[in-house]
Amino acid sequence: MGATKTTLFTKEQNDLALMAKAIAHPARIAILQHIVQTNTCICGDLVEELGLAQPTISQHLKELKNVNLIEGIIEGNSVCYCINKETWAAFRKFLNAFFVPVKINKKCC
Amino acid sequence: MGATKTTLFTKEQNDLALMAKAIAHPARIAILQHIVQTNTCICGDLVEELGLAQPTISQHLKELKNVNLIEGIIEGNSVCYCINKETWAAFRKFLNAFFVPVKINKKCC
DNA sequence: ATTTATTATTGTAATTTTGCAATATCTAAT
DNA sequence: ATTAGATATTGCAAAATTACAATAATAAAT
Repeated sequence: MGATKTTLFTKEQNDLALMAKAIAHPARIAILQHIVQTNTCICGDLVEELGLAQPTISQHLKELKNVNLIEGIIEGNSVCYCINKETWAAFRKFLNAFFVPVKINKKCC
Repeated sequence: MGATKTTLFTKEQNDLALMAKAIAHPARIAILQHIVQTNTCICGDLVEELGLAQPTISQHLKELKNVNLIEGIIEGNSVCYCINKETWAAFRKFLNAFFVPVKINKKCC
């Protein structure tokens, strides 16, 4: 007990849950917004922007990398992150498909 | 340590993270899909549909109720759940707005 | 009033997540 | 080679999440 029983669900359901989990933290939302806004990528100014410690930011970046939402490129002695447009678009697509407008529904049963 | 530092972020960022967290579990994805598909609501057949114990389902339903994604109406000695269309549409809107297509971006920096 | 059926709550254990200090790694510059 | 600047990794503590057995609560039927 304590671990999600992924075997009970379809790949689609597990994947969607993982997508949601990737952005289920305000720091990761803020990081993504920052990268999107500053068209040109960033690096360590995230540590100053958000008020979190460097290892914490690094960990959140890692999680975003793990789901391929961002990519990091070494630039001198710092690292430059950018959005992976394909994954970004895929997230949009799948989440949008999930929240397809509900039709018939006259207040239950 | 262990608790999200919500005070560092804007209301929008925290709200978006909460929306994502609400669907960041395959069981809750499955529950929502089931309610949407069976236009007429459900009740305890979720326990059979998914392979989770009744208290576990009840707990997931509670979380979905907490963010107003679903509503429950007492029907005899069972409970009938349905989608809250307003919240559903709001989730769609905000997530869609977040994942707005990324423009300029020629592979980093 | 009792029984039956269904859902909610409580309590608990395992796991995961969050956050950071300390440290390691890596690159550029001296 | 050493140093300086920046990011990643490790290890740990606190908190949150997931899952369920046991139990309570609630409503219908007998």
